[in-house]
Amino acid sequence: MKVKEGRSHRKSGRPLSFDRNERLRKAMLLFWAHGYEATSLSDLTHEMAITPPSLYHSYGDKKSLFLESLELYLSGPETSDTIIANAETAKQAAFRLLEVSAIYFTGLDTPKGCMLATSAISCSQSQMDVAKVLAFKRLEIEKNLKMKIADGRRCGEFQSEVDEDALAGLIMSVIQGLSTLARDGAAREKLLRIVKTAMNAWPP
Amino acid sequence: MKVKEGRSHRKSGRPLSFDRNERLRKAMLLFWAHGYEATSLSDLTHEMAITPPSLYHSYGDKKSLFLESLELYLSGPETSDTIIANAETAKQAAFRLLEVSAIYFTGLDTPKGCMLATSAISCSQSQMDVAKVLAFKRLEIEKNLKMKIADGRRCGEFQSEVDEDALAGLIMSVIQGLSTLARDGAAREKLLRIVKTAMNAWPP
DNA sequence: TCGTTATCCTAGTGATCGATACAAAATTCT
DNA sequence: AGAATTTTGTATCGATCACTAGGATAACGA
Repeated sequence: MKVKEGRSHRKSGRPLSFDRNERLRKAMLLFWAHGYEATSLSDLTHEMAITPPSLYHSYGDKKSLFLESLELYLSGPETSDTIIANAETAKQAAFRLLEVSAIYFTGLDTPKGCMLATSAISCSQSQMDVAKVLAFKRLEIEKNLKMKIADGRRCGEFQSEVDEDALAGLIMSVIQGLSTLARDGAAREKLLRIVKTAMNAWPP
Repeated sequence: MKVKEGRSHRKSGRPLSFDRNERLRKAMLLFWAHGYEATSLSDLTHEMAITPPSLYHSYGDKKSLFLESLELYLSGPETSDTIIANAETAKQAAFRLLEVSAIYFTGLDTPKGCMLATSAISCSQSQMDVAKVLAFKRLEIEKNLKMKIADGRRCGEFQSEVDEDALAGLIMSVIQGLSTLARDGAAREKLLRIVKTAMNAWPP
């Protein structure tokens, strides 16, 4: 049985002259730095060192290239899903999410901040569908964290009553906020101190 | 002695056919909803119901119209400066900042979220100067809050040692995060519960 | 070697971007 | 009234936007 690899059937014909994944990463870095709408095709083709027809043939249009870049970003060094799933307690899940965010948002050879938070937080009416995709991804993370907190509550993780909704929302808020602070130039060390301070809000 | 009123010297000539401040507010609402770059001149002239030459004559170019809209936004129902200055304690200042944000970001007849946080968080290289203005305004608020915390520490507001930098950064992070949650559809009541939860991180 | 298939680059498409030249219209000053 | 001043709408500017038609080029299988 043949298995499709990406978009290319690769039965015969002229082979791709570039590494598709490597150039996708370059696109991701541009979208990460400047957002969806502010990154032009001319920016992309210049940075990826391919011509517009090659880009369209290999990745589809600008929107699908962005969405694929987003998947690459979200697969990151660690996904939020695995962080939450592997954590022993809800508190550990929250702490790890914050910690990994603080580190991921202040990488030395990547743009500052969070691509999921910044790349289409405001956009024109015509591109609202892209913004909705990002919003959905954010809400999914929040939902997962909320369920982890509910699990923890059932397992006796908390001494007192807990507002799962507000607690998950707070962690998400801090994550989004860390992204902006990172954009504004805050150092990784500062973000990690903020994370530590934020965890003081966690109920006993 | 004559005093200039805005941009118009009003000595003679044809008078303005529209209310400059009222139309400025319409521009602000557009920038608030869609951000600086994603709001086009055609969007602006259509919503403000004036022609491009009138816009340029009354407000200057797009950038200066945005900056004036931003000032109108920041003057809001209450400025962060007055909130911080009028608070009796640093803790009250932080709580009020969060509370006012939660309410301001979920207005019924305004766009969701924070214009300062969303209108140019990611932009093209050519418009980076506008993004810098917003970053500067955000950092100013953080600086003011940090000084308020330092004042509180000197006045014996805290029982233990306090990381002013991290504490001010945390409050700012939550504010920026609330903006994104509001954009994603969170209700005001939820944001207020998040605020309450966040304040649990405040040191005794 | 030759046909098939796939990718390559050149050179554009129409649409929209922010911004303006120009002169008619509307007001005040003399 | 007539000159001076300011705002008006029409009609457009060059630049850039996302995108693509069309043919040359380079690999494959037979």
